[in-house]
Parts: sequence; C-alpha cells; structure tokens
Amino acid sequence: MAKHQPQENQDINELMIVRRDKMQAFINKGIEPFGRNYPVTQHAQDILKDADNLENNAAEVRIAGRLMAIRGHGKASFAVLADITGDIQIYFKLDVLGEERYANFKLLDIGDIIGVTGIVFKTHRGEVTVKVQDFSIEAKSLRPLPEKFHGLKDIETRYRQRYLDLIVNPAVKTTFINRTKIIQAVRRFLDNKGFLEVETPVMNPIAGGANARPFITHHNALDMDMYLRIATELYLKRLIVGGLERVYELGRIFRNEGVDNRHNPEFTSVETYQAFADYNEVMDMTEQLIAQVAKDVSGTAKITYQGTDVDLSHIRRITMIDAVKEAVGKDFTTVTTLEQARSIADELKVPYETHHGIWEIMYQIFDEKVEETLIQPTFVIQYPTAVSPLAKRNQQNPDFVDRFELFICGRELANGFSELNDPIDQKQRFIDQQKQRELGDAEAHMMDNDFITALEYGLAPTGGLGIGIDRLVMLLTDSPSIRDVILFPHMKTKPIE
RNA sequence: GGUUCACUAGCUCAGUUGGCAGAGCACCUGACUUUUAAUCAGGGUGUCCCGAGUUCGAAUCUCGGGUGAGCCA
Repeated sequence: MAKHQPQENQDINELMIVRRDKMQAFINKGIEPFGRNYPVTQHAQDILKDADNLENNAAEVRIAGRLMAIRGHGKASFAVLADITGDIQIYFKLDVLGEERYANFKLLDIGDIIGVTGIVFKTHRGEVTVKVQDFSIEAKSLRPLPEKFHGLKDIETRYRQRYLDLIVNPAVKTTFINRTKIIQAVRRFLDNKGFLEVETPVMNPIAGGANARPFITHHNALDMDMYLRIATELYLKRLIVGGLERVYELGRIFRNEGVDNRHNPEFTSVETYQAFADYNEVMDMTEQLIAQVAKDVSGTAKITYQGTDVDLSHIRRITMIDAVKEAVGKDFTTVTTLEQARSIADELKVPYETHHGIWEIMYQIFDEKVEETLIQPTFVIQYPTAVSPLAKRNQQNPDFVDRFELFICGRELANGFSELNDPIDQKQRFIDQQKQRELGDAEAHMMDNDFITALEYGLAPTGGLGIGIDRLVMLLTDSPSIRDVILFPHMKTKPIE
C-alpha cells in the first residue's frame, strides 16, 4: 500500500489532519481505508419500501453509501447513510458490534463511504433503521463536506465542484436525473416514429448549418484546420439525399460565444429530418414531442416555469408579421419602402445595419421586442428569407420561407423548416451569405460546395427540426440558468483550493 | 465589451464611526445504549480573494488586478 503522507506543499488544515490520522489508524489496524468492491443487495429506498416485511423476517440487508450524519450516544450511535436512492438511518451499537468494531466505527467521519450489513427495525419514533451487524470502510473521505443544514450555496463552488453540489443538495441530483429522463424520452419518441439515430462528424472542414462562430482546431496528420460543429444540419440532409428518409442526431454542439443564463459554449441539440414532410408536419410532430416528453418526465403537460403556468399541450401558430403587429402594434403588410421600415425601427429604438432590407429590419424588431413577449407556447411561422439561408421559400411570397421557431417563456426552444432542396437557390443563398460575411457579419453562413453537390443529386422534400435540449431541460426542471442543467458548465480555469 | 453586486473559519453567514477576527453547524476533549438540525460541559481551528496606496492603525477607505453572479450591449 502506498504511504499516505501529506505532500509538503499541500495546503492542509486541522480538519484534514484529523481525517488523515483516522485513515492512518485504520491502516495501523490492517484495514484498507480505500475498498475494492462491496456488492449490495438493496438500496435505501428498497428497504424503506419493504420495511415491514424485512423487519418481520429479520432479513439481513446489505447496503453501501456515504455517511451524511453521525449522532453519537456513547455506547450506541445513529448515522445517516446516503445512496443514489436517498437517505436511510443506520444504528451502531456496542452490544451488537463488539469492542473492536465499535472502536472502528469511532474512526468514521461524515463523508466516508462505507458498506453495511444489518437487520431492519423501527425506532420508537417509527423511523426505519438498519441495525449494523458489520460494516467496512470503502473510501475514507479526507476533506470535510459542506454543512448539512444550509447545504452548499456558493454558486462558483457548486459549478466547479459539482460532485459536492450533488452530495449535499438533493434537488440537484433530481434535476440531472430528470435531464437524463428527458433525453431518454426524446429518443423514445423519435425511435417510435421510425427515425434512425445517426452520428455525424463533430470535427468539420466547414462549420455549417447555423449562423454562429465556430471553435477552430487543427488536425496534425492531415495538416488542416478543422471546426467543431455548430450544427448537425448539413450532414443529416446529406443522409436524406442518401435515402435514409428519417434521421436524427442528439449530441453536442459548439459555438464560440459568450456565457450567460441561456448560453454555454457547448450545448446539446437534437435535429430531426423527415423526407417528404413539410414544416407543417414538423410543427405537428414538435407539438406532440414536447407534450409527450413533459408527460413522461413530469406526468403532465401543464407545468410551472419560474412561477409562470405554461400549458405545453397546445402550441398556437402565428406569422412573424402578425406577431410583430400583436406585440408592438406595427403592421408590416403596409410597409412598402425601406424608409418606412427604418422609421419604425428608429421609433422602437431597434438598431439595424445599413444593408438590411425591410424584412431583415422586421426580423430585428421581432428579435429585440417580440420574442420576450411570447410566454405561452407559440410557433412563429413565415420567417424572412434573408435570415434563413437553408429554408425553402414560401410558394406565394419568395421573400419568406416556410420556417417556424417555437418560443416558450420568451425563449427560443426549437427551430424548423421545409428544407431548401433546390441546389441553384441554395448556392445563391450561400453567395448572399458570403456578402454578409464581407460586410462584417462573422456569423454569416460559410459557402459549402460539397453540400451543394449533394443537393444536385436530389434531396427529397424534407422537413427539419432542431431542439435545444438544455433549454427544454431548463423548462421541464424549472431551472433559471442553463448552468443548472449542465453538470460541468464552462468557467475560467482556477485551481480548487 | 459596459455596469452593479459578491468574495471573512471546512460550510452558511455577522462584522457598527477605521481600533485585539465573530456566531451557528462541522471539528477536537469529556458525558451519554432508540437519536434524528440529538443533548450537556469545555475548546476558535483564519493568507478577511490578490497587490499597491492613504493612515499611528485597514476585513472596513482609495487605486489596480482575479474569480463569480445579475443587468445592459
């Protein structure tokens, strides 16, 4: 066994010295303070649920977990053991354990991970408790845990040392278990609809499918710069060209942008593509998916987010023109000149660029003034073509595309459209995006000739959808910040003390 | 990027007008064989985020920096 001497430079306080001394005491008794395995027969919840039966049969139970509290009473002591299912009380008694094992118990600290065998009983107050017959130390904890009553509140520590957050703040564990349930529910929904889950490259020679700045990395052997993907869209549409008909990818996306309540540089999205469907069918499916996932996870489609009641069972649909009219009282159907559009934007104090046309200005107004007003679930449909380089033009009005975005509680949650399958138009859209890039828009879409080539072989009419999984999890777990639903949110590096 | 706020013991937090660094929990010593935020008696364990400056004297005032959070862009 390795010697557990504190390193000379390591900052170590009295509390840690005490724990190291106890660890050494175990070693001196020939007991390894760090275990190898401990097969259990139950979790805490199993025992609580089956307590009467276990008690009557005097059955031996075998559990393991972390000591969260110790209440010593001289020759007998109560403690709280926590495993993934929750807490259970355990009882150490000198009569039962004998002098030697009871002395070993005295070397345990809050935070230690132990394995326990014992018999279930109920205390005078009726609490289901395991009377410990034997126990083993599975991992000595050398650092003190945050306090049990107030928990860990320091936001920085909670994010940097999420394991502490998970140990002492039970609601956090629930949130992340629910995150997994949400992702499972999304997969189940799509699998049941015949979608094929696929994996496409994370490292891309061209970062496409969205308007965002990419992270750049370098492949040494090929001696080429590569981008981390900013979307999965263009690869998935290539698969529709290839005849896979219904595909989805659920995975990590990277965008080189700032960090706030709703943005983390890496986040999770799901994108789906369905051949022979248009954006109306995609909206129908999105509506079903949101409601189904909410029911699977919360048991109901009527949820509360940050004090606001939200009914996810129905999503209204409104055109962007109507949404703007409704929110700010400006009717863009009457706008025929750029000057009119600019004066409306000026009046609303919404900034725009000199090269923006009427509909781009309207989109700026929508983005700045309208989105935040869309609290109940709303599909906004009919986006300007100028801001939607991958979507198919509307049949009646080529200035607009058959696109929707879903807003809930003022936040964009999903984006979908009838995919642009005309390679001639797609090429022109990319050229237009290049012009935007030359005008200084670093987020404008890159030219992707390889994708154009794929379209030239023929892309079936296709409906596509993208959902921000993190935002969906925020909504369904009532979390105010995206950092509350990402286990390890990105932060500036700083050594843990 | 701008702006406001926060940073004090392992954790949660006080700290007055600039005058010896505080509390609860945790921890240590002792008592206690059904407690449960156990209780009782005793014990304060600290780079007051970092660095300058002002001052007889700075956790406190000033400047610079760091990290985080909120708001704005």
